[in-house]
Amino acid sequence: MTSGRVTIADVARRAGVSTAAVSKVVRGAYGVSAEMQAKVTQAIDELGYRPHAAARALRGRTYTLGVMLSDTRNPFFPDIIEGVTGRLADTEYQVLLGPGGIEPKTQARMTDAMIDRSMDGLILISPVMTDAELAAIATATPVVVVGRHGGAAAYDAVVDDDVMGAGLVVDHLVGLGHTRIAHITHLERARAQGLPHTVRAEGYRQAMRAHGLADDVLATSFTEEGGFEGARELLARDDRPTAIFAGADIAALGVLRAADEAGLSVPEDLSVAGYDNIGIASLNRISLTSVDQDGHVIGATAARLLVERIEGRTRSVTSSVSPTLIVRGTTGPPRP
Amino acid sequence: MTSGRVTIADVARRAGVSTAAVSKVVRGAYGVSAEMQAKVTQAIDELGYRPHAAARALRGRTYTLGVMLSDTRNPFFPDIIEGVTGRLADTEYQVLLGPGGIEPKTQARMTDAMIDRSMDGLILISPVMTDAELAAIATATPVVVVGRHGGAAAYDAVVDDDVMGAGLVVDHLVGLGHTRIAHITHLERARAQGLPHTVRAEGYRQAMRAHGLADDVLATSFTEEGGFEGARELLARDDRPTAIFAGADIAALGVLRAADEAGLSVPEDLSVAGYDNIGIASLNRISLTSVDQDGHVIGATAARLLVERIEGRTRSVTSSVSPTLIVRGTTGPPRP
DNA sequence: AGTATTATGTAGAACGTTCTCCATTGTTAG
DNA sequence: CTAACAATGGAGAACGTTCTACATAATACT
Repeated sequence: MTSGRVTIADVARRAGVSTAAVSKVVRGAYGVSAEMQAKVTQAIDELGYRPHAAARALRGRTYTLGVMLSDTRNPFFPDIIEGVTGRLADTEYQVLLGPGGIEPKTQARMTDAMIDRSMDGLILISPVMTDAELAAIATATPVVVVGRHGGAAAYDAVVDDDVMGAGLVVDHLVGLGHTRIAHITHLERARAQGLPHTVRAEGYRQAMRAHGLADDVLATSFTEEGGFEGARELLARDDRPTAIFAGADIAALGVLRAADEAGLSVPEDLSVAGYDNIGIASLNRISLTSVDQDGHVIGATAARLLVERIEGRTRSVTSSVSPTLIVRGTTGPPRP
Repeated sequence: MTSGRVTIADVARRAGVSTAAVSKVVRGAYGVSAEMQAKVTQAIDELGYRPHAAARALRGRTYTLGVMLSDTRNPFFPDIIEGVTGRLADTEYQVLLGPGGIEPKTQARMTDAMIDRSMDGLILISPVMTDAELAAIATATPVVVVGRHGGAAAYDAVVDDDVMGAGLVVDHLVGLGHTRIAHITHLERARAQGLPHTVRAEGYRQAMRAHGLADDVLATSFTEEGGFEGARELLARDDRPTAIFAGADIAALGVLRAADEAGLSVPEDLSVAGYDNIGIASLNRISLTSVDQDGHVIGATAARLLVERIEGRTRSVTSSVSPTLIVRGTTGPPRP
């Protein structure tokens, strides 16, 4: 009474049954008569009982799924999260997000913390860690990795088909008549493999080769500033590219600024394309051609796979989501 | 061994002491010799022991703080979250975010879930619920409310001084020579009181009155579409305003689109100002004059207040953060 | 009618911590 | 030299669930 918390024992007393019986009803377990069901449900309603997650955790499930966010600022996380929560809305599961930061160390600390809080499963979004670390986490709890290609032995994965996405952009630009198409990518981090930027760059190279064109990749970073610096360097060249494909929209915004400052009009003097189709890409003042990943589908798929795994699937699954190209105002035919 | 989890008993066995002693060392409690300290610490390191949060929760603290997000899509949450996590980085506390959604019902479900998971305290960001509901939550666990003015009996509050912020905008516009300044606000929700948009609108009215000007408030919603619709209506009038102050940047973006579509140049034909200073406001193609809230400070303050309360403060505190005006390219003198 | 089977309810032992007593030392005061 | 006290370590009872075993009651099968 002092603690204020209603426990299963209170319910049992009220209904005149054992705590074990109440537990059965709460869990919807086998071996409960209709009468028992009614009595207990009534007592639960009257007292406003809610199971104590920590106590549950000590025995079995905690009905909590964790989503580790590698960068809270990434503008297309909200879609993924909405996809995850939407999919789980009718279930008993609750979703909690863990801000993991950009550093491998803080991400590791966060995943540890989530495991320590005995979450039933984890969705890791673009985690920056070695395959060994990932595998270690996957032995401790069910895991679905989002946005990382390759090695999915112990865990499931949901990836955007970044090779295809990059190909869509290149095909589109070539179709418009461009031949000098540069790509801005993110500086490789030593520890992580199969991250989207690598795969996008590779997809770009493949597509250029397929069209018999020379590739031109510049590595800066996926920030506004990174896009700006990269574009400035590219635009200073003698035979400057007529189109720049940035591996992320945020970098494409920097490219647009560089074009504006150089007095180049878009898309007449320079076509620009991005990747991710973040919300602002559709603003009329930006109107950025971009590759859309459908975060909803990605999030919903990740949630589905995770629940499947929690409920017993052992075979590992990788789901690839096809992106689409959204053509807007920043791409057009090159000046003749 | 089968579960893989290292428990306090394993550590105790390894160090040749009791579990109670290990617990003392882990918690840094009183009554531990230097020798004991060393033995146990070594055993912990060797075994890689980490305390099990759920088990802790059953007795005392869980060292978890929850942040309920009312809208994941709100672009200035990342700053607040960074402020919170930054402040807590050197402590034992972990931060988990709960996507509460926009609906009062889902928000209530999320806060309940956080309480059930026995978090040590909660930060609620712009919660949409009645004062009674808030008070109920505050009796169950320490609470800090962010972005809601008024009634802070049982909990602490961190607010942006929205009256001041609105005043800054009006003063700036009047200083440029504007007299017909309209304000776009969010449609009032019945259940919640003291939400920022209400206070901003009130601050706008006060400031206009102080300058001897007639106010002109239009209520749509804080979305791009809401800003667009509102501006279209305002711009269709005979004596259309020369400046529009939107209560949120996201709505200001819609205002810009309406201006573009109406063939009005900004700021010559129409000045536009927003509120929140979201990241894209600084993009050269947007360059939106806006009020900056310094989410870092807000988040850090909220974290500090929450920890203080958890550690014993009972007197309730409200902290008001002063905003600053960031003047950019969307505001200028009206055409004579 | 007697036995096998199924359905329903309960006891009680975990789960991994924390924390309040106690018990044992060693130290200081008188 | 004894009494009082501080310092240290340990026993064991919580905390609120789940779940295995078991007891009982009801039903089905010879």
